[in-house]
Formats: sequence, C-alpha cells, structure tokens
Amino acid sequence: MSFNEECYSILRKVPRGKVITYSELARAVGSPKSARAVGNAMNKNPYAPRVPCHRVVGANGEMVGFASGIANKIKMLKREGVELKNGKVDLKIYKVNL
DNA sequence: GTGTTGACCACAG
DNA sequence: GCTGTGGCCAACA
Repeated sequence: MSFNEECYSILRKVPRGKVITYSELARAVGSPKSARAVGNAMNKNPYAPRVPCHRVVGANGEMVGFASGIANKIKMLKREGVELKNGKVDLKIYKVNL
C-alpha cells in the first residue's frame, strides 16, 4: 500500500456530491503535512476513472489546479450536485465528514 | 545522493 | 487582501 494508493483509497470513500480538501485527505492518510504529495499523486492519478480526483479541493474549498482543467472540474462537481460559491465550495456543507 | 518541481498549507508582514 | 518564506512529501533528472 503506497502513499498514493492510500490517497486513492480514501478518496474513493468520498460519496457523490461531497468533496474533500487536500489537507483533510493528507490527514486521513496519516501525514497531515503531505497535502502536496497528495496533489502530486492526484496529478499522476493512474486510477483516473476509478478515483474521483475532481472531488479534491483546496483547504479553503478553493479550486486549485486540475490536470483536465479547472472548468471541467467545476462542471463535474456541479453535475454531482455541488454548488460553487464564487468558484469555491462551501466546505461547511460539501466537505465530507471523516 | 542531491536538487528541483508540483493539483498544498500555515504564518508573518 | 496579497506577497513572501518555510515546511511537508513524493516523483523525476
């Protein structure tokens, strides 16, 4: 079980219509400071269709880079029922409760 | 083994 | 609110 695999595993647990932050995901993996490494893993994302990497947002619910483009990411989230507030996600509502 | 880069985060000014 | 700095981890040259 590699670090990135852990990330994918946790991310897969995020239900549709919900999101998670890199920080929270990193914390769930066990390294609260490895948010950067998490992003790196998402960027590679060998499990592209299996892992909903578009549900991962910044610590403030802000959309940070996305391999396929931020616009596409937002579209997917919206399609899942996630409303965006000024290009950001309301973590109070959409952030999954671990 | 070292240095750089990247979908980050927190803190200080 | 924005910029700069430091720190973290993983992957690559």
